[in-house]
Amino acid sequence: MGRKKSFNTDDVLSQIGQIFIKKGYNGTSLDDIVECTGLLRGSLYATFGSKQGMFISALKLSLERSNNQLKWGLLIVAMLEVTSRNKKVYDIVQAWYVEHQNEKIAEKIGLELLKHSGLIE
Amino acid sequence: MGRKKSFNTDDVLSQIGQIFIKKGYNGTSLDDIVECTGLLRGSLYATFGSKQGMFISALKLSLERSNNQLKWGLLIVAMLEVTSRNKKVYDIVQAWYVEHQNEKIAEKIGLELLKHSGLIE
DNA sequence: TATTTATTTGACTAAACGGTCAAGTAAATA
DNA sequence: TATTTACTTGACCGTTTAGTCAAATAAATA
Repeated sequence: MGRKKSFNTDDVLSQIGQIFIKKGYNGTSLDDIVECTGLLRGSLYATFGSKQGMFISALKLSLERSNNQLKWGLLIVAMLEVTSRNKKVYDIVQAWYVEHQNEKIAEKIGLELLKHSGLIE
Repeated sequence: MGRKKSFNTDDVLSQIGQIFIKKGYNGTSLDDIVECTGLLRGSLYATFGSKQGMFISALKLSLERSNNQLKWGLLIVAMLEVTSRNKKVYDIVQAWYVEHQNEKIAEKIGLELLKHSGLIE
């Protein structure tokens, strides 16, 4: 009952993830998110609660889906800007790290950051 | 001739570098820099010109000095938040990268980001 | 069809943002 | 000592920030 959502949450989270990767967590404004999703602030806050909620939802989805493009981008943004200030994000990233510790994870992270910076590829 | 600076520029840049590492580039406000250096906005702007100027000066000094603690922290902040929006910073980081390409630099960067995030050490 | 319930809309807010500048102060020169 | 020059001070500015909310709208139920 009640009105139906006019958007697909997963598609929106993909757009939100992309803008967080492009501009960083603190570098992304609500206006940026409004612009890239086409939704208005009220809908975004009704769905995700806060900017941190938007980041957490995008990060979780990218890890569940193993969407590599979003996953690596959001992980390095989280590690640099969010992890140290948000326990929930720290726990998510830590759980992921524990699960992937055995692989050459440090080198992979470094390569992703080099890509992100535009220094390689 | 004229009044002398009341502070040591290199010491101040070390303090500025530390706050940029702790809070990230976009996460660091001018008030943060005022607080951590003990200087006022006017002195900071008279010396460094802009927030970007403060970051560039701190980054350059850390690379010249090979101050590892600052160097790695500022490099990863630069790569994630600044490089893609500031040509000057991109060029500085690129010059550093070209010079260190032969070492296992990706792994080193990854380890530094893992440290920064609090996941290791 | 009337009622209920959930979503959408966008104007609004208080706080924080990067940056400016005229006035005040101190050091060096003449 | 008087003058010049550079640095310091902090109030101030317009803009942007994350977040709110009452009214409007649409879908489902009764």
